[in-house]
Amino acid sequence: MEYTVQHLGKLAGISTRTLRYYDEIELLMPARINSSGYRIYGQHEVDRLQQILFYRELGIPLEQIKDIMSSPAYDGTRALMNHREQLLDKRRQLDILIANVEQTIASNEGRLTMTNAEKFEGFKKKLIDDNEQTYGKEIREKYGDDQINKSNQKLQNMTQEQHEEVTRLAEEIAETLAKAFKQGNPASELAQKAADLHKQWLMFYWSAYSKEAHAGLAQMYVDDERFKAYYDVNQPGTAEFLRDAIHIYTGVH
Amino acid sequence: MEYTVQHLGKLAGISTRTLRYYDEIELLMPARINSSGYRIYGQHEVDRLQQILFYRELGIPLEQIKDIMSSPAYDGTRALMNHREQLLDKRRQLDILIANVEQTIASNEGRLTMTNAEKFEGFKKKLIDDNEQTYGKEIREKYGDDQINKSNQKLQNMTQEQHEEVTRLAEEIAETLAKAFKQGNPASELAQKAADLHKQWLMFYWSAYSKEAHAGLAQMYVDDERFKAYYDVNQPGTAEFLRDAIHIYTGVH
DNA sequence: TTAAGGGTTTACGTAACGTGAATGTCAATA
DNA sequence: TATTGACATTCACGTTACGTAAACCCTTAA
Repeated sequence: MEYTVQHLGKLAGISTRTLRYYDEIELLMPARINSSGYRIYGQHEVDRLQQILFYRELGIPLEQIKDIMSSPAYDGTRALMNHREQLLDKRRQLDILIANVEQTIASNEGRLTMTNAEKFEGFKKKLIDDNEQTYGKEIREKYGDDQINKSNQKLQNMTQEQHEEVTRLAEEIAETLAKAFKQGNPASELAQKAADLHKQWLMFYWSAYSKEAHAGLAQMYVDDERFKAYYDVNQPGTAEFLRDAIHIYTGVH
Repeated sequence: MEYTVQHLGKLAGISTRTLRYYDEIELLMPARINSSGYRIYGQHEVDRLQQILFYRELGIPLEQIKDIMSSPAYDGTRALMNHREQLLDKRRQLDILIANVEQTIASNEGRLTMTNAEKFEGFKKKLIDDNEQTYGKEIREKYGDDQINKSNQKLQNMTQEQHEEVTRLAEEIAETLAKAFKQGNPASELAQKAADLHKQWLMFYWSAYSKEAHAGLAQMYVDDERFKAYYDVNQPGTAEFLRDAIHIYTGVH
């Protein structure tokens, strides 16, 4: 596949100016220039652009992105796992901000009072993050693994194997569910397998299992925005689909 | 309370330069200038700054923020509810990006293949959002209420009263929990009241109640990042505190 | 009185493009 | 064949939201 500026721009959702600018600063150069002087991009450039946009999304300056990606130590997959961590951080920060907004609304309505410090809660966190991003770059490059470990330690009131198992289960659920969803039938064998895996996953958290509670939780997945967003990420409607599958699985409606 | 540039900057996590700039563009002017020419900010300015930062977080240009806030139709609380919606949008978009990163990692490992279009999934959404933000501003100003309604319709497989009740309960839980947390004792009357409210809240989602399931869910609140983030927003440790309170309440450990 | 640590204005620098202007190329059509 | 419209190109200046430095003033503790 070969792309002109316009094609690649459309594909990635950016302007042609941006592509020319990235060429100018030597962040992303076309694979070749054709006889009329047009920029022609290939598969390699498409992949590189994706990575660049990931970094950009994190607010990293283009100059730094260039450094990072041209470093001999650059490891695409590890970098992506780093992205993932940082995106999760961002989401946590967003959650704080959302809570702050909600508190502010409540405070406006006189239902509670906030101190001035509390009013800026979510914003400051971001400051700290940004600082860390600016100054702690090399540190993170080096100790990235440690950080991931630290983050996962939250779950270490489980044993190591339990944690591995529960993570694996969660992945398997997601996979199975996605396949089943494409078939479209919550009563299908695959969908019922997903429901069963979900039960197994639950058993790590619940000391006792009841069909009613399981079915109720499935309904909650649809009603509660936090869950719905999580399950609907890839295909909207997945939360409902999982609920239906579980309702069939448990026989409770 | 009166603040100099430095004080307010520290409070809000922004630079003094930023405050002077906001004064220059007449976005946020000090309450008064003292005899030495210093900028002095008061409570009103603190609140206004908070609102400005909310908007800024959404990527709205300062010039537009000025317009919005100086509009005679400007309603602080309604604006905040709009913020909230947009932050939730942002979080959904983040979730898509995170899913994209995870897919890309999987694709790198050869576990699945992605089309070039899929590689830019999360980014494009943002483009659309940004467009909407730029061009759909007045529309949103006018139809903001509708939008909020639409979002709430997700929950309308409940009846109207049920929905009101469940929302009220969730708020009461948050309030009670916050107070109880400050006292520090999960066995206290207040903490037990929070646990009881939580049970009532659950009953809207579960068709059957069991102490074990309730206690298990409480543990999940600690183990699952999504929940932990939600409950720990105001004070870290709240998720654990709620778990302990529910464990005492149910008598299950 | 002197130094430290605040405050002030003025003014130029920067990042990541947006937005023309002037011009060349290509495919389809009058 | 000539023209038109939608592409492409290279300058080059404009913009936003500040950072940063220079030159200077005010207050307080040593």
